[in-house]
Amino acid sequence: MGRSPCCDKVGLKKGPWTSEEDQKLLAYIEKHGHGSWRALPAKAGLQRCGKSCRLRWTNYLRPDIKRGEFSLQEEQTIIQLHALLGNRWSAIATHLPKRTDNEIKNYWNTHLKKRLAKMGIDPSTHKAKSETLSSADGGHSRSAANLSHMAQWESARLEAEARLVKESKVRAGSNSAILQQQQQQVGSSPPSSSNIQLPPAPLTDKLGGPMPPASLDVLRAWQGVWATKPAGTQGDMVDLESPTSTLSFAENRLLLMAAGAGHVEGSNAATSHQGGGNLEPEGNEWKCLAKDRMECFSGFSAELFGGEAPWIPEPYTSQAGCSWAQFGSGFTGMLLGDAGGQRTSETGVEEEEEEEEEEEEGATEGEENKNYWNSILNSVNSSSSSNSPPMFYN
DNA sequence: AACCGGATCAACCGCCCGGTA
DNA sequence: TTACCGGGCGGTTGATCCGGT
Repeated sequence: MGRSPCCDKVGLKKGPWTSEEDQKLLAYIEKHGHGSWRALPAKAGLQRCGKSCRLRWTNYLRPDIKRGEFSLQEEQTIIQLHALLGNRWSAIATHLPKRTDNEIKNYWNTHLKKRLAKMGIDPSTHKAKSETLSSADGGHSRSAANLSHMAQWESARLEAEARLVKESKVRAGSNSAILQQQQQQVGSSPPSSSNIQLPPAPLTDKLGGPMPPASLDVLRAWQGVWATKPAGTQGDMVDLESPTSTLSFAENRLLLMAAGAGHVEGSNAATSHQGGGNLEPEGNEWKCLAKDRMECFSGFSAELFGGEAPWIPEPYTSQAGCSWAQFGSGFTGMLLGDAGGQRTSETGVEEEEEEEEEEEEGATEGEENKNYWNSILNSVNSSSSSNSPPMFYN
């Protein structure tokens, strides 16, 4: 039977939008909301396909769009989420407020992908390229596998952290009456005072606080995988050498953390939105998380590029207290480290030698990368130690 | 100044999915 | 249950920009 085209293409304009068209579209949506995109062009007096109008609105005209340079935190977030989610740009975009999936996709393809490739990381798998080239190389492939695994673990950890921030902010803003109003607005029609139908799941609410992403709950999905699948049948993510117990630790940690603060009702800390009463000031969870993280993080940056490999996962399940934080921080450094940081060896000596060789070959590029990624680490460092969330929000 | 090639990004295309009659 | 519709998503294209020669 086939699909009918979304609109009659004959006589419709294509290509770049003119400012006049933009104004028409804006004026119409401000006055009437977009309603049916298919019907919109005729009503708005545009010789455009409805789909084209929707894209123009969501990617360019929408008022809650931030344009311009991506911050370091945004870059880091994209890389880490991509490690977990792959090319699910819309899902990634839900964690980068005011950025569109299209913009993130473009930025990945034009900047980050190349940068990772340059660093010796396969951008699609987030594995070191050496593993792809020679899987028989025991040490390297093992380390590359660790990289991949840690990418996933780190991403999951970040998801949990992000959820906590959102929880914290929502609770801080609740003032139950406002919250109630807010909750009523979510999932229902826009307020009558405005006819504008905003696109689904904008990440900021009327209070300016982050809203839970509507289209993705990675943590829940992540936990669901673990909850529903028996051990040993969970595919790649589970077939890990190390962190099976780390997840439990992380989960328990989050739950305990939130429960200890009296914040969580039920078993899923990440999805509890209803707790109203005894609310701590925003960001206390972050102090808790960041504290441990920072304790383990201190001195890490110095080691990161110095040939030590604090991210080797072996001790994570055995070290008490800060193992998860160290694991996460270590991976962050590894993932964001330069090509030299990516190279792995059992001894570390070999790595130093290789590093010296590289210094002879092209030290400047390596130094630039080190500086660049060090700055990222520093920004993570500083943001983690403050009340503000360590990433995702600017 | 002209040309060229790479980089960038807005926009398009086709597929997929959820809702609904 | 099924066919259709509307909208969303990810991949790709092509126009434009920009730096190098």
